[in-house]
Amino acid sequence: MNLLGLRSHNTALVLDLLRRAGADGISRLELAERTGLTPQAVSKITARLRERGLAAEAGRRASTGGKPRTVLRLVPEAGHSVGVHLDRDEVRAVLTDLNGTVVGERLRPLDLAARAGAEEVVEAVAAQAEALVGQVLGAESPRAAAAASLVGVGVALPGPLDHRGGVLHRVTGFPQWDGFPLRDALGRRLGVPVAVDKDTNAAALGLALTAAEDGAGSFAYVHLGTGLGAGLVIGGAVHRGARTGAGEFGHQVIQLDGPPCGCGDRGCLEALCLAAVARGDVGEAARVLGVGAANLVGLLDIDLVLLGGRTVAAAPGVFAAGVGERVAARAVREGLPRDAVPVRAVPGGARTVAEGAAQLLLAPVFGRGEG
Amino acid sequence: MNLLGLRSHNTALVLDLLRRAGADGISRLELAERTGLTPQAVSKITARLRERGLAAEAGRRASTGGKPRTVLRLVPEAGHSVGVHLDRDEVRAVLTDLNGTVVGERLRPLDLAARAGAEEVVEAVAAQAEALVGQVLGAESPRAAAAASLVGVGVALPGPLDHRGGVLHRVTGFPQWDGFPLRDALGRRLGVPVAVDKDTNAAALGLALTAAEDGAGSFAYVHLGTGLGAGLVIGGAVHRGARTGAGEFGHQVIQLDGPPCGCGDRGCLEALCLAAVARGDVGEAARVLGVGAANLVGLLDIDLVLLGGRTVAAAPGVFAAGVGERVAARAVREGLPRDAVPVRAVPGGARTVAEGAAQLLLAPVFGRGEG
DNA sequence: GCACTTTGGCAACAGCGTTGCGAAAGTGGA
DNA sequence: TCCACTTTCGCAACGCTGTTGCCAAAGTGC
Repeated sequence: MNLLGLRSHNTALVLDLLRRAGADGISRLELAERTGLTPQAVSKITARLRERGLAAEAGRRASTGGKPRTVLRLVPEAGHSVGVHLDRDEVRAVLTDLNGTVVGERLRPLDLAARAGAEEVVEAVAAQAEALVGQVLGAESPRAAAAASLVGVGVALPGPLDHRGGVLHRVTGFPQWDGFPLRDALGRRLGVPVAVDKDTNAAALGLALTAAEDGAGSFAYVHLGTGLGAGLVIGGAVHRGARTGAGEFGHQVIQLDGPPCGCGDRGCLEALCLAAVARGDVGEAARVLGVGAANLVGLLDIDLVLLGGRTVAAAPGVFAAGVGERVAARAVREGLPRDAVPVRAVPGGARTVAEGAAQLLLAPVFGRGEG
Repeated sequence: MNLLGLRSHNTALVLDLLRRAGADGISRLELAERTGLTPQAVSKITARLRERGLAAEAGRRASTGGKPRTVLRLVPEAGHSVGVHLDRDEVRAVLTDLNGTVVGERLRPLDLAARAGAEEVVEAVAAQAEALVGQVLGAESPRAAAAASLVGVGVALPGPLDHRGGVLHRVTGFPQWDGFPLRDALGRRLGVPVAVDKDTNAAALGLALTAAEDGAGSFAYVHLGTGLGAGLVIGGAVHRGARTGAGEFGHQVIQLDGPPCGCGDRGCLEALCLAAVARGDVGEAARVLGVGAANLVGLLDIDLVLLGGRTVAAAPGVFAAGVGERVAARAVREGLPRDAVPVRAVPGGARTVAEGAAQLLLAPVFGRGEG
């Protein structure tokens, strides 16, 4: 780490506090206390941010006996990011500002299974992003928009894939994509930075920066839709593991020598859970999911469990209660209060993953993730 | 982060590379390449380290056409650390140098269950540490030794406890310790920095800095003795979770509605595994353990699984093979080579935890952990 | 109106890593 | 044996970081 690194580290620290303060804003002195820097250093940093248009003064606090504190606020329109959710039957693209607030959206059906070439998908995603940028930002190309305020494009899709290299592996159902360098191909086509990640990781990242804000540095996002997966956030950053394979929650074995699963193993959580759903026994599905969630909570000692996905959205109360019961029981056995690890269904909905994908590019700006 | 923080960060980076180079040493230019700093910055940093006695020049490399590179080496004797393993029936204390090499050891039986007061245990540990320091370093008290080279004292014991605050909770079998501030009490008594952690975490930390050195940034240490637990190392640092509860591996449920466990739940890994051991069916114990390990590998996408503890030490081959089989099968299902995640039994033995406890104080010096 | 408190910018400063340059210490060919 | 060349590595000057000392600005309360 050199001086440039130190500078961008501290700048990101300040930006993150500004972002979390939201519309309320935050004063310079409070920034100094929270970052551990001196007020003078904060003044210098915020002066640079104001010059770049990323921050602005926004009113004053009430005086406490002296000069009142000036409130600083993040200028959300100073930066934008595109998030693309590549789902099995549709492509959803959103444009967000620096706060992660969606300011534009496009949805088009796309039967990925019917399409052979990865290049065609690249083209479809690129066209989607270009249209969105043109429509909302009024720029003709992402390249032109980048000069203004576009930070980049994030793409989320079902795994497995390599986040670091931006290369797809044997994406379930699309063996022809194995080894395709999506990040570089799309980056060349659009001329802006591109990041690629698993759908569950993107969703977890999005939630880490919004829903799970308060106090929860570590949580798990459990996604139950046509499949079962999880995104893990540890210490504010997404944990992806050595091969972006972390969060393989669906094939956790919770019944020794249980019923066979499509993966080749037996007693997998996904198989048990989906079978219960198919039977219409949502309560049992929630109970089974709760066992897996309790295992996860115990292993990682996380603060919060968030549930999402189409199947959960169909009966959020049942799942939150069923899973919550198992997690609470575990907490009690450990000598903790019942509500030590809350379990909640995510209200969001179909847009959760796309919003998180946009955050793939925004997170590094605020010092979250590998940026 | 301020300039002082930057300085100690880079110093720790250099120290860590020196430590990992071991007796071979490492040249200034190589340090510059590995840290990303300029050669000149490395020269300044190493000059300070040499002045403090932490590093020394040790010979030269062969010339490649110009002035040969000067090899630098960590001076292990420049610092020492005491590691204490508070086991159910004995207290083991070791004194290590900066490399983590054991240079002194003391073992005394101590029936913790028979002793009522936590203060008595503090006194026993303190006496043990003082004797060890006097014996090896020739100092009359840790306070005097600290002035010379003693970094501090690390204590490892079965959980649950709070690592951050150094406070014990309901340590299994010793309810009278609940809420006892071991770190502060021992710190006052000895006059040197003290760290407290779970035995499995300490062992994992020790292995992270020695055995698992090469390439493995993330691994799990699974400990099977009278109980079953795990220590998780993620990105080179021990993952403890919000309440130092991470690594609760023994009560992962892997058999839905299985046999009851002492914890109050059913189908826990520990219950199944210990029952198999009690029956003499080591193969089955290894298979069951393998299911849990494979779950863990899938969830966190780690690089390596290490097995330890008395029960494993009794049949290391059987356990390594049995667990390895399940982990390899999972790797193959994921499309990875069979040996993508190696499983090994730790050769160490009874001293593993005590050595790791000593590293609790050394790790921050090398930028590992919260230091 | 005045004393006091608190905020926050200007200027000088110490200390970080970086750059420019030269001495030291080798190799290899004449 | 000498000399050109390569490579290492420290000294000095430098740019930039966050810090400190100081003071103007902007409030409150008597």
